[in-house]
Parts: sequence; C-alpha cells; structure tokens
Amino acid sequence: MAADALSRVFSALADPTRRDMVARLSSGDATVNELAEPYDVSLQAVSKHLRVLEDAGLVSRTREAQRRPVHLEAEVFDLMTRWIERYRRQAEERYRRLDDVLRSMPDDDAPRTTHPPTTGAPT
Amino acid sequence: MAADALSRVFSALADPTRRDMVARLSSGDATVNELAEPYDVSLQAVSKHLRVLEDAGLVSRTREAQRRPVHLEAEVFDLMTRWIERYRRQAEERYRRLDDVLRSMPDDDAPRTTHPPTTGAPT
DNA sequence: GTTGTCTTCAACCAAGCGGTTGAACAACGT
DNA sequence: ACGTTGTTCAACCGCTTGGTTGAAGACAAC
Repeated sequence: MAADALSRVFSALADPTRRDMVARLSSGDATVNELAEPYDVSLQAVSKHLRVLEDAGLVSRTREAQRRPVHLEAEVFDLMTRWIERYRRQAEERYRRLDDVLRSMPDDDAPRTTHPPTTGAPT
Repeated sequence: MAADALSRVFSALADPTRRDMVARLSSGDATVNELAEPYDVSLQAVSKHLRVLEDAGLVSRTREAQRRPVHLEAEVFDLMTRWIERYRRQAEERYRRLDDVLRSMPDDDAPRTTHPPTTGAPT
C-alpha cells in the first residue's frame, strides 16, 4: 500500500528499528554495517529497512568505494509536520470556539445536537 | 507489530483513508456512518479503521443513544512532533557545523578521503 | 586473476493488514 | 414485543511485510 509520499513516510517511521536508524543517522552518516551492528537481525534485513527509508525519501545513499554511506534527508520531515500541524491547529481552533459557545450559552438543559453544517474538509 | 505508542500512531496515520478520517474529524465529531459515507468500503472496514485510530489514542468514542460519536484527540500529535523535531533539529545542527567546517576549509581540489586529523575547526 | 569486504538480489515463510460477507449486539420508536 | 437503526464481532481471503538463508555484484587489495 502507501502509494503517496505521506503514507510512505508515516509507514517507514512506524517501525521502531527504522526510527532508531533515523535517530542515529541524525548525528551522522553511516554505512549499512555500522547501522546494523546494534540490532540482532541479519544484514539483509537492515538493508531492506534502508530501502524502505530510501523509498520514503528519508535517506539517500552515495557510493564511496565498496561502502554505501547512508545520509539522512531531514527535509521530508516537513511533509509530516505540515500535515500534523494543519489538523492539530484546526482541532484546537474548534475547541476554542466550543469554549466560546459554552461560555455564551444560557442555561439550557436540553442538549440538542444543533450541529452547524458539518464542514467536511478532506485531505 | 508496533507495540509502542509511537509506532501505533505512525502506523495509524500511514493509511490515506485513516488520515482523511482524522482530517475530517478535526472539524468536528462524527458517527461511524457519517465517517463511512464518502468512502467506497463497507461500514465494517471503517469500523476497523476507527479501531486502529482508537488504539493509537488518536480518537475516542462515547456512547450517545445508539450512536458512537468519534472524537479526535489531538494531544497525541505532540508525541510525533516531539520525536520529529528532536531529530530534525539534530540533523540541522549537524549541517550547520558542517557548513562551519567547509567555510574554514582552504581550497583543496583533491577530494581525498583522508580522515581529517582533528579537522581544524579552530575554535 | 584471486581473495576479501561490503552490500544487495532472490526465494521463501509466518504474521499482519485491509478488505469482504454474514451474523450478532445495543438502544431507540412504535 | 417488534422492527429499525447504528455498530461491532467472527471468519475468511489476498497481499504486504519483516524476517530468514544462500547466492551474487561491486569494488579494493593482493
């Protein structure tokens, strides 16, 4: 699954091992062997994880002799933070308005669900 | 997989349909039926998606007559943004230092990979 | 060339996921 | 009590995923 970029990024970071790799790469490039060292899985498994991160655009690799140093591409993080912030803000805004409504509400013990038009703003 | 909270949240948002649900919930609570309406899948599938979002702590549900209105819990977003920001910042900090090194470097057109013997970032 | 190091490709396997359908549960209206 | 509406449970299916092992590519050193 995960055809779109955002899905790929979220999906890539849904795995603890991959998140740990990203964390470690944030303090410096590393080779596959170096990255694999702390984990108790085969080198091939690590290579697969890196492929996922690469497909998500989170890391890039260059050739350097036999080694293929892995480099973190931090810009992709923006894709996520923008998405998150958008809806977080929207939700908070909604709470603020709800507070206003509650504050300006006279005593009304019939909690009628007079929802204003359910503004469906997708994606 | 995904035993830990962060993995569950990332994993939950890795699906476009679930992201769309979150997006729509950011502008107001909704019932399962309302949520399911735009999608071309069964009601049960939507219910499953909601379960995933609920397990990730992204939504909560209360009973209200027969309906089970779904409510977005935006605080969980912080879990992600904190993680992201931490490593984004670290990576950017690293770039900044790299820039310093490059700036303080004399012209050297032989890109020898000689490990810089205490690469003179002369403090 | 041959050897050695680093990395990936290929085939396979168990488990999980998103989807389905059909039945069941829960709370209302009559 | 009965049917209706809203939602979930249960079993199943195909595909993806994270893991394995074994072979193969790519490059440096001998």
